[in-house]
Amino acid sequence: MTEVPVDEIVRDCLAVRVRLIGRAVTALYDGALEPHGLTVAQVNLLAALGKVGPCPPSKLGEVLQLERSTVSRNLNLLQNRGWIEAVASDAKGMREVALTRAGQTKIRSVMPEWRQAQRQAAQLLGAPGVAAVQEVASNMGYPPDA
Amino acid sequence: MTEVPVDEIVRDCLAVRVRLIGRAVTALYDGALEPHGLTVAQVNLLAALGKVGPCPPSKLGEVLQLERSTVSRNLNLLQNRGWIEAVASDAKGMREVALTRAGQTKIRSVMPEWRQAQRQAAQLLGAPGVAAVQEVASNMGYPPDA
DNA sequence: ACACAAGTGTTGTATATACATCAAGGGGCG
DNA sequence: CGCCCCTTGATGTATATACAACACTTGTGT
Repeated sequence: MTEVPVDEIVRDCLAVRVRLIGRAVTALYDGALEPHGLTVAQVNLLAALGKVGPCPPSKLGEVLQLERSTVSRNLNLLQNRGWIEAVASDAKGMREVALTRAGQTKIRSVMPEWRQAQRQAAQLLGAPGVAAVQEVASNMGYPPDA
Repeated sequence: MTEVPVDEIVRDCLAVRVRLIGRAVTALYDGALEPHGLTVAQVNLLAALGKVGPCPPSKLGEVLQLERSTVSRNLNLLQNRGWIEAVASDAKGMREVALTRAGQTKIRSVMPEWRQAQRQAAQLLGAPGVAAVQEVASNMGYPPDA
């Protein structure tokens, strides 16, 4: 085999590795959160909303660096399940969203499983990996103020 | 605000950070590869296939740690575009796949853009980040022999 | 040979995500 | 006031991904 370009990609590609690690970490959290009927993407959207307080969807996209359309669809899921509500809207949709009482309670209820997944993820990444992840994310502006 | 559980998640969550970094890195490669009509997921599937040689789809799932169904659908895309072919199949589908001539040529053609994205990703991650990514992936068994 | 278990590919369904497009709103300017 | 542009939310389309269910293959044991 040993076709040169293919070897270079397999040997060095950062994307395949970052994506592999992302899938594994996501699976850790999603597995732990599964009894709650929430995914880690959903928990983080709820947490961002809880942190910044009632705001337009665009603000959440800014904070999490997600596309408008992604935020729109993920918010719909959470709204359908009653974890968030539109506190202002018009013909074109939600203008401002907020956690519901149920949503706040829900986040509190998932914390034990979230912490368990967080510990497993830290173990998977190792201390240098955890430090690097925090550092790179911080350089990318997450969290917003850090 | 400062609802305690929400603060803990925003402050510490490894998942939101790993996923954020994954989206950014993926966007770097996908943007660079876009003129070729390939995504980084597709390039890495082609590269894995080129590396291991003709093999059943399950082998690719093992190497890339992807679910069977994910491999199945991604292979279909590549087959429709002529980059891979089924060299053995039965009533239930592809039993063995291989790069086509066109697929081999294609991979060679994307290398300049792949290298450009690789440099940008290395810059985004920083030297410690790159080292951590390589180390963690290696501990997870990627690449298969390393 | 036969029956059953294990493995594998596909397909249905669901979420996460992005880009392009459309429609509605809001501001500024003549 | 009326018009244009920019922002923004939604929706169509596409890829990436996983889990569950189904179907076929294969291997194993008796």
